[in-house]
Amino acid sequence: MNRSVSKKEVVKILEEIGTLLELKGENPFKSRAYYTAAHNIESIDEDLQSLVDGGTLSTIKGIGKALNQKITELITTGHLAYYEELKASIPSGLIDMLRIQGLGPKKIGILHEKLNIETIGELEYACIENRLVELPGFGTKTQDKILTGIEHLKTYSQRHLFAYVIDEAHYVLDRIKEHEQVISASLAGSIRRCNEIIKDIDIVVSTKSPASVADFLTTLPPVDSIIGKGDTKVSVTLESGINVDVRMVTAEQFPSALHHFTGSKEHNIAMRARAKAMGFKINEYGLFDSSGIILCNNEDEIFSALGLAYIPPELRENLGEIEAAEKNEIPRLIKQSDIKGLFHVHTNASDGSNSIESLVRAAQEMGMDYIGISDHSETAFYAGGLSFDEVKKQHALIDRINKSETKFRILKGIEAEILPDGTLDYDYHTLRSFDFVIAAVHSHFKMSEEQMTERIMKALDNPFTTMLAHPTGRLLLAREPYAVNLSRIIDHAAQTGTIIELNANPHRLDLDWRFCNYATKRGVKIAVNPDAHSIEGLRDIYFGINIARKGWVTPSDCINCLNLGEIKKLFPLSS
DNA sequence: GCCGTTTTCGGCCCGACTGTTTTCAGTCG
Repeated sequence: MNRSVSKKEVVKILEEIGTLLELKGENPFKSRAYYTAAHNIESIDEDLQSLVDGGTLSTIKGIGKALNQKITELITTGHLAYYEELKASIPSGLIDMLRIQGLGPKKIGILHEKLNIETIGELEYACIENRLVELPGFGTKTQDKILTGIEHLKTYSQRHLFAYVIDEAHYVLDRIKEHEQVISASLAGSIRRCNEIIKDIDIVVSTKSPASVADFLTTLPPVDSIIGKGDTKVSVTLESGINVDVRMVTAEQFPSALHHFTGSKEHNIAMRARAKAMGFKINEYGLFDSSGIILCNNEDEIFSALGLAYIPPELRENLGEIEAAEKNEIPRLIKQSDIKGLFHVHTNASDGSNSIESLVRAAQEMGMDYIGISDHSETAFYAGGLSFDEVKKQHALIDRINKSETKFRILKGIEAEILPDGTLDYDYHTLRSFDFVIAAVHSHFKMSEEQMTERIMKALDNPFTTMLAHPTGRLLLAREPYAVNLSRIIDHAAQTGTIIELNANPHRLDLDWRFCNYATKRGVKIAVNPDAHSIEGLRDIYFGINIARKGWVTPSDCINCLNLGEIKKLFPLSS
């Protein structure tokens, strides 16, 4: 019985094979080959099935004979014997142990071999019984560190939403900048790249006195404990449970260190390979040729020395940015000041907490030219969805306010439910009374991928549907996306001319940035929508813009960058 | 396991920190 295997599943299985090989103590380059292949597959647009059918799988970089055969087996049969055998040969608890800080595959291997430990629980017990200290390569400190690591794992999930970390990151950064021995300092790592999920806060500092900066940092008020402290690196845990890694370098090293610690890892590997091919060497201390260091005053000059245009941090994922920079084709990414209006705003008529009037004032203060109000529709009874009469009432109110505004405009919208059969939950006459309709899935999440995809595609076929809300329904760190074939949805949206929302709520950030480029390349327009339920929520647009930038979105891809006149053409206004 | 404008074999990014050792292996980013 064959089962269709998605690209995402293939990527996950290849990554897991890489991890399992590490635990087995295999050649590390072999496991890396699996990671590389997974990453490269993730970044291609093509459908794996068609590559298998066409026999062109090996055109993907990093896929040779063996991986070609394995992926083909996985795609055609739905199973991979090699993976099943590998998985069966290693207790799953060993994989969990990799999450313990300071514990890697080698030590886990020893623990399994010598003490027969197979789960984190057994490991914790063995630590308490003091049984680790005698193992080769282990000692009291390692045992303590593992115990602390287990404790830490229990307390904190180790993953944080960008939105929950960014303010604290800036707080720590600002305190560091105030230190008199600090020349310059910047955020780095995934937080500088604006990833939606952050593991820790990376900061790079240039100073003539690393020791005094290190001492200062470890005594900062939000610091709870010190993980490590050396000449160039300090790691601490804040009271909130977030780890902060601070790297200290000289002023000359700062640009290279900033680039290096901003990553991503994949971007750095590709940059090093490029440098090497051009006869340079690049590391966190600088750019070097055979005669020594080449001084660079900033990241711009590093890229320039390697024949590249500047690459914004958000794009540094080795997903084509280096190739684009080589051809001077890095797009002019969208930014906060390009945004002229906001859609997807809830009022106190449904589940929002503010009135239309106060939301309008807040939007005006943000410099917006228009706001698209969209409360929940009738079927969303849990959220106070609007009946037809309530819709009429709201529209009368909007007309009244619009009359008194000369330069600002409220658009009449609705977040309409996509029912399980793909229809929207208002009749023709109600739907036609809106300027725009955001179609959304809020129920029956457990459908099969095929059914959910058909359901959403049918909603896109509805002539009144102007936008598709949060395409996967995911809640970051809380709820998995529902099963849906996003490529098909995007392809279909390209045909129907439907706008796709990039929901800017920091818990959603859905459309995922990894699909933005796929959508815009097909001409699908993106709406960065705050999905605000309060005045405060309007500012979530900031998180959406970050993610849009990661997804290579330019002002011309995004309808929020249209001025009021252009919006009137896009949505012929009902009044 | 992949790859090739020095290579079809021998590389594969590389440096800091820690804790174990007594010169280095494991882990991390």
